[in-house]
Amino acid sequence: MTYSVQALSQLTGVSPRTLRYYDQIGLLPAQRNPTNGYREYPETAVDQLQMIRYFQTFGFQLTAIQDLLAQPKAAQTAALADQRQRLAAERDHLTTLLNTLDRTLAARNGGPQMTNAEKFSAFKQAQLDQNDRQFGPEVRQRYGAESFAASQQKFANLSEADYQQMQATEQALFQALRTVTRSGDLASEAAQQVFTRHRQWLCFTWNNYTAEAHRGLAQMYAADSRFADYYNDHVGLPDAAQTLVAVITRYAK
Amino acid sequence: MTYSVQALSQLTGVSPRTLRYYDQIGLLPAQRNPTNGYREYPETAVDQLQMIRYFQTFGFQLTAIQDLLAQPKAAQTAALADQRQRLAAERDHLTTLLNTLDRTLAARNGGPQMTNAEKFSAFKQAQLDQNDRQFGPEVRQRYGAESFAASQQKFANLSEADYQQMQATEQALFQALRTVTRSGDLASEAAQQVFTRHRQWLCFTWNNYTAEAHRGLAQMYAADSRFADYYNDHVGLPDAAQTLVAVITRYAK
DNA sequence: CTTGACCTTGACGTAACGGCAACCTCTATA
DNA sequence: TATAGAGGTTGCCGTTACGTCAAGGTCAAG
Repeated sequence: MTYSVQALSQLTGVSPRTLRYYDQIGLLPAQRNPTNGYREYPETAVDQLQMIRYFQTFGFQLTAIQDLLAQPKAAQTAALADQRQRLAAERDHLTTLLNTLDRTLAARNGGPQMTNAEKFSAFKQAQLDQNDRQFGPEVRQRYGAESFAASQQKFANLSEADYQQMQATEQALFQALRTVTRSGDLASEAAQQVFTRHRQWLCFTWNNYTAEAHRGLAQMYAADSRFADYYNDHVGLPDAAQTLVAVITRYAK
Repeated sequence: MTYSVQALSQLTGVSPRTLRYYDQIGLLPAQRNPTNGYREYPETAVDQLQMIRYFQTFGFQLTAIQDLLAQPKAAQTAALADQRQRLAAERDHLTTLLNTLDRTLAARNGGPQMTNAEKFSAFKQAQLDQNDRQFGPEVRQRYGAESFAASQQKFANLSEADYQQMQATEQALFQALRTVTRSGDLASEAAQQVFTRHRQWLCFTWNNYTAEAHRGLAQMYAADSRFADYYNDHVGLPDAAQTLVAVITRYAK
């Protein structure tokens, strides 16, 4: 007994178009009826289809499945274990995405009455979220890929309490920076405060702080106007960012 | 000041090809230098690109992003909340996938010395994994989509202990079925045992058992030779499946 | 003989670009 | 001033795993 395309389709739930496609790419070749050229599938095709769809549920590509089916079971098991890693990584990625999304939504749902805090939080959120694409390549090149990944990871794992503390630290930074920007005294105690708070703030997401990296970050601050806008806005003074860069450059040694 | 394609590319890490594509589809249109036709981006393009990539990290399609950018913030927030649902569903799907993969791997790594148990477990696993594609449409049609989804869900959430119990129940079923198949006595106590064990086994994954559904399943057993092979193999008698169908048909009322 | 169901191949469309080719423009240098 | 090299342009093909026609051949039934 052989199955026609439609018969096999109805038996397995796989569309005729898909069966023709699998035939075409050699994944599930069909025999041909010599008189009319119709495709004919032996009963074994049902099980082969099962295997194909089975591997497909785990996210294998069809070319990979084609190879897998020809391999011994040990190799198949190894490939499954391999795929497990990828799926787990994907899930972890989704989890961190959900975390940042939740924070973003929380900030947005703070509502329009707390526009300042909202802007603040959402912007910082956006900065950090886009940190990778924005400065990822540069930071990776300068300080190594692992440290950057670790930083992102550390941020993703911040608890709500940590996050609140991080915000409080930044507020203290703004306060001190306001004083220094007004006075212009880089040797003052307030200037030391600025440096200390900024380092403290960084260490919420950096896990191996170095003065060199801190100076490098200041360079990046100086080079990108959006950082300047951010600090000038939140401190409320037009030279705040410039002052911050000067302070970091002076104390990070 | 305007940016050339490459300047914007280096500033944002987005490839020139991608920028041209975004221009082409109208997502991030560029102005043109009238003398040479070169693309020119105003500084605001940087922030627009940031927003685009920001939404992209959350899995929005470019067409959706194009719509979103034109909408007020409340609508954007709603869309983000909506996307959260989808991402969460995707993660949950990955989690159940990982669970089944782990079980499959555990069975496969049981090694070749326990070939029988391995075959047993892996096959049942495969049956259940492919349950959806194989009988999903039919079962959904007969018993409703929700009950089928719930069944799949229930299986995915089985603990390791439940799973062991489920296996033990099936072994007991095989034992009783062996007796009944040999004697052929559908009125015997062993036959009652077969029915009870099979119902019990089903209830590991069904959460609203009905006799009608049970009889329907028996019909499906009778119609598909792979079920017959499965039971005949594991009971070790050529008429085991047939006997099982007869028992179910008799007692499920 | 016709009708309708089934089969065939072939071609186009999908999302978001990557990569290449052919050709044009600008700038710096020998 | 000729030229090399960097950077710009458009356009086309390829990617995945099929869905969706379209044009035409085959088969069983009335």
